[in-house]
Amino acid sequence: MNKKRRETPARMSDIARLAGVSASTVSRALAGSPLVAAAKREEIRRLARERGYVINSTARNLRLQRTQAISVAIPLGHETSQPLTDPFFTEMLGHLADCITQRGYGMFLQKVVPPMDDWLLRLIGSHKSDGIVVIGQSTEHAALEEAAARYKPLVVWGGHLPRQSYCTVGTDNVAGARAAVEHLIALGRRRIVFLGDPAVPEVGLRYEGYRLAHERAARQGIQPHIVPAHLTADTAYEAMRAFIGSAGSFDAVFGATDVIALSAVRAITAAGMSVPRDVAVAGYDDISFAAHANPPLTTVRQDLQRGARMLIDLLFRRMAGEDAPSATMPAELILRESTGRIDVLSVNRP
Amino acid sequence: MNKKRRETPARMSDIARLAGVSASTVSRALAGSPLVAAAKREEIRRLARERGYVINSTARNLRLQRTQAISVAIPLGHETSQPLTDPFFTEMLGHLADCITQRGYGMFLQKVVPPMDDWLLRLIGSHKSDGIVVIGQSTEHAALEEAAARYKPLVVWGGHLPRQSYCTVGTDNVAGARAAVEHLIALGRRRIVFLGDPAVPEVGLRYEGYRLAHERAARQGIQPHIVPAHLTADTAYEAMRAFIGSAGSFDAVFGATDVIALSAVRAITAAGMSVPRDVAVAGYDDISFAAHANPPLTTVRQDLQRGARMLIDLLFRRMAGEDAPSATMPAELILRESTGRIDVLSVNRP
DNA sequence: TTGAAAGCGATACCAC
DNA sequence: GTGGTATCGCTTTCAA
Repeated sequence: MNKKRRETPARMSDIARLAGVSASTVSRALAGSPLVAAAKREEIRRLARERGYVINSTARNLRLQRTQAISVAIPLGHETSQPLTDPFFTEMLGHLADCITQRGYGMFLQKVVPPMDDWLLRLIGSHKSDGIVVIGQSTEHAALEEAAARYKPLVVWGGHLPRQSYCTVGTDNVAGARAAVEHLIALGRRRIVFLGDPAVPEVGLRYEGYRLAHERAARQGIQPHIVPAHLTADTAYEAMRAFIGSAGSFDAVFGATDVIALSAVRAITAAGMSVPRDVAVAGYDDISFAAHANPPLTTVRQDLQRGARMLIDLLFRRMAGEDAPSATMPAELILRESTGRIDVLSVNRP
Repeated sequence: MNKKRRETPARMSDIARLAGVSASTVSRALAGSPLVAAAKREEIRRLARERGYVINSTARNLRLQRTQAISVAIPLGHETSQPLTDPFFTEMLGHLADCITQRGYGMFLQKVVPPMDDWLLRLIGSHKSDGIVVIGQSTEHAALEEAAARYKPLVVWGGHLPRQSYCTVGTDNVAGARAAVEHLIALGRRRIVFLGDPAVPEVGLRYEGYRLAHERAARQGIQPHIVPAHLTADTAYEAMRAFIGSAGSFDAVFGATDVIALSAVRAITAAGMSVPRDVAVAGYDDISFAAHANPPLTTVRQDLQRGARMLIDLLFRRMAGEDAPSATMPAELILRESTGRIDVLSVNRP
């Protein structure tokens, strides 16, 4: 059997030979160029389709100096554990995948774990993608600043910091957190623990909102109290557990994220206290699980679908050369039972 | 000011010029080749680092004929709606990202929506990645068969069908579903609705398990009954609602996935019935939300972390030329309150 | 040990 | 309209 097996052609020149034309013509035909005669164009396309030929995107990308792909990077500098299972990230990822796919681009997912030296500059320099979305500033504010100075097509989901030069999309963390904490105070809570790590920019802004709410309520003798906690469920649970064991009294917890707040609920319940009766708990994000938790979690809602759309919209404008600015979306306080029944609330108010 | 601004060098030849050597030498130095003198090697590397030079991966990939990337494709042929928010997918994605990153590969995410002509052959032909993971067979069994005949580095999360030639990883859908349904029968349920679309291979296998359980119980006068439902929460809710409105009696629902089962719970509750008192509900997947739903959902657990590890392990073996076989993992029935309280269960049993 | 040159597979300019 | 050729930026053989 030396009859050659019909392989799928690997190169454009193979198709060219089969069609009796040059590679240039095949390239033009496949690109739909009006330069090549209509009849010949259709024949070449048919041939390519029949033989299962597909343009090699690596070669094409090299030649065209673009990749039709967006990198989505998730820095996990703050995390002690590795796995990418945080529902906030996975939900955001889903929405981003939708937006990016819709524009005909590919999505290149990049988990960034310590040691994180130069990851962003390397990602940029590698030319793997035409633009970069970073989800969460994590510990990487400095790296983002440095990169943004020279690389435009970069957008970040996260907090908008003063004098920051990179482009962010996010909710109004200060206002959102403040509304949540003011709600707790209005409910009569007097010792509200902030659970989270303010070194992460978004969390820092939420802490600022927490602080502002306390400042306004200072005359009522309410003092802020922070319990440091990382962003993973396990570490947050542990931090809360340790705090319960060692500390004085408290009657409310504001978790920097829903994952943290829900971990706090677990720790509080495990210690024999009741949420919301003994301790009211509120979070931030409104991950889809928050509404179905037990008890349902009061939280500050971020519209991730809208956020993803904005990120990608700004990114494409930046890729087109425009100097698209940061955007802040309103945050919405969602009242649920973890801070007390809503109908009871009005009764309790002075 | 005609003093040239020090730009980050774009090409290897720039570094070569700066170092006073040829590009070949730079390439070798950066690759850590022992061929280049140690001192010179270090100097070149230092220079590259200082100037922020990064190897252009597109060019490198073209030359080396590999991409250091894995494509993860999610076919959504069965879905009526678009967004990639299904928790099963996003959880799986997170685990895959972990495994792929760990091996030093990039992850290329590909959502596949109708019309889906030739998507897999095109993905393969484009040479975007060195291997492909497909999550869920959806409607694409034929496409997978066709592709697998010529392309080895392909693995699929899904059901293992008879005489199938592509490599799958998944749980034992028949046994898992059967265990769940037998549990419902043992609880005394006599009219158990199967909610799902058996045209999707995994769902078909689960239906087979459902059918087998019924076959064994046929003498008790228990008849199977299927209600077609797509995989999204909204369509499943609607299907269940319509069925409740139009149909005769039923006292249990087996949902083909947790998303479907939880939608059924919503529809049943909205119709004024109680879960599990009036209707017992079980699902499949054990998505992380299942344990926290109200009531907590009895379901068949798939260990996605282990599944992702297996997928990637098999994929890399196939990329290395090995003909790695399919793998089936055991499924585990998790009893929770949506089928009745477990302590009550033993009491109720004959 | 180093450099010159070929080649990965496509696109686009420039002739014809 | 079509084909030849240079080029994108890198790696690797071959020769020195």
